[in-house]
Amino acid sequence: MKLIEKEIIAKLRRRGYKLTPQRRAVLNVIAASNEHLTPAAIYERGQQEHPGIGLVTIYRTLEMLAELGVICKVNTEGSSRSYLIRRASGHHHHLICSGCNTVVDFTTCDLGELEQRLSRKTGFKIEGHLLEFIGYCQKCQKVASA
Amino acid sequence: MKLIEKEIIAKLRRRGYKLTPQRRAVLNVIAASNEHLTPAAIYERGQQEHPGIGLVTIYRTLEMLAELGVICKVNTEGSSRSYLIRRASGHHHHLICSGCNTVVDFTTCDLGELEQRLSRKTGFKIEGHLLEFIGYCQKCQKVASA
DNA sequence: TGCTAATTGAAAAATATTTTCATTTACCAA
DNA sequence: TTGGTAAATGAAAATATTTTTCAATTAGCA
Repeated sequence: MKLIEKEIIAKLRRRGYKLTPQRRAVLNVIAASNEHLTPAAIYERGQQEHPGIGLVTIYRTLEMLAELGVICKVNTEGSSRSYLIRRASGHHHHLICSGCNTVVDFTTCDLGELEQRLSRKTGFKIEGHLLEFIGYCQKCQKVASA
Repeated sequence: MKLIEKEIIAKLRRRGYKLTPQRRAVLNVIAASNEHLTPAAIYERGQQEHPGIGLVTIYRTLEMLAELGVICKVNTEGSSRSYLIRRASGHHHHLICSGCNTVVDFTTCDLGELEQRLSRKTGFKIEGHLLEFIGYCQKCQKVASA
């Protein structure tokens, strides 16, 4: 098992949550993916990890993991929300293609100064941010011009 | 009628859309608000502008206005999507309070350089962005510490 | 090993959104 | 100004997503 999963499991225990095979399955699915996953997608992949797992359990586990800060709830375009493992806490940076909905992550950003300025001005205690650039990926640019 | 609305109406016409009183009502409601509005909220306010307007029409009109780029679809926390008039095209900047869901807009940002760098690196043609800071507003900080 | 509270899955309920279709209406052409 | 016509509307039904309820099961401690 990877270190990240060990840490997460310790976190669950500390909060008094039980470690069920269903929760393990959800965790595995999420940790194995770099993309946003909808509850339905997690349900589907979860069947491989733990056949018979219920969609309700997926919803409940996702809510719990989000509350623990282990995963991040992303309000995406499309008919349902998505969830994503939280790798660097509090930051989410995506490039989203309007054509095919591809999501590309990037890591560099330099919002510290802006964050401080806003915090001073508004009194907000800022804990994280989401930065999304919207556009068209190379493939979709070609399709559009064809 | 304000200039902004005139422009929007001209845009509709150019695309061959008819200008119905229902569409006018939705437009008025959205243009009059600085906040994100859910379809349900727009429906409610729309009743004052055009009694009897159907929720279906709200959904259809919102979809059309978003397609025209007149309004912006925002995938918010909460059970339904929200819509917002698009004032400065392609930019959206919010401060969102995790406690009470207050949304504060801000205008300054300096992402041009990052945008160019990403565009070069990934081949994306970037058309807009969404920057959200998540935190706690002053009021909710007080409540939490009380 | 047995107890107990937490967790699960199925079904039902609640919400949100989309589709279908008959009726109405905006707007162009005459 | 007045039809004609395609687009738009509203009601109802269908679909999709999320939450709630509840009886049965189970993880983890004593």
